[in-house]
Amino acid sequence: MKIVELENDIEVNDCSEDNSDDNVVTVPTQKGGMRRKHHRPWTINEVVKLVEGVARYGAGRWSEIKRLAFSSCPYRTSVDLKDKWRNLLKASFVQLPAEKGILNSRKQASVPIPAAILSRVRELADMQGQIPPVLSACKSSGHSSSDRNVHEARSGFL
DNA sequence: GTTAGGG
DNA sequence: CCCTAAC
Repeated sequence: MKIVELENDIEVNDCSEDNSDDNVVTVPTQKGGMRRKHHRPWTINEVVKLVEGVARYGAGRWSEIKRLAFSSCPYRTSVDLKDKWRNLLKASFVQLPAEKGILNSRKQASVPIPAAILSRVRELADMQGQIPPVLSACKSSGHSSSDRNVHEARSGFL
């Protein structure tokens, strides 16, 4: 038997794993302007760093996160970080309560954001107060068990 | 330049 | 991702 374990390196690089090639396609719009379309698919590593940065400094401090976690990334400005964070929030609110019996065709396309990351995002959003008042009201009166997430792996920030 | 919101 | 507005 051959024990050939595939070292699925999930982007072991930091953020410089991105190709140095600039994927910029200039498409002229009808309104009067050249729209520069970049194509920079956020990888898991990027998402993790973003979440870690928010967990360390807080949501809204994209400038600091960009200076520390994304210091080697000339692109990815404050706008990009905020955009990704919003996208993560949406995914963490619709993919967390599911993940049980959805259509799983054996394999996803290169893993679209693991639930592990989404769990961190949801907890962070709860801390930073980015949870919408909706969806949280799914409790039926009569549950004295204060079941809190067990993700409290923080030494104690804030 | 950054944050925040919308397309 | 890109653009706009306000700070």
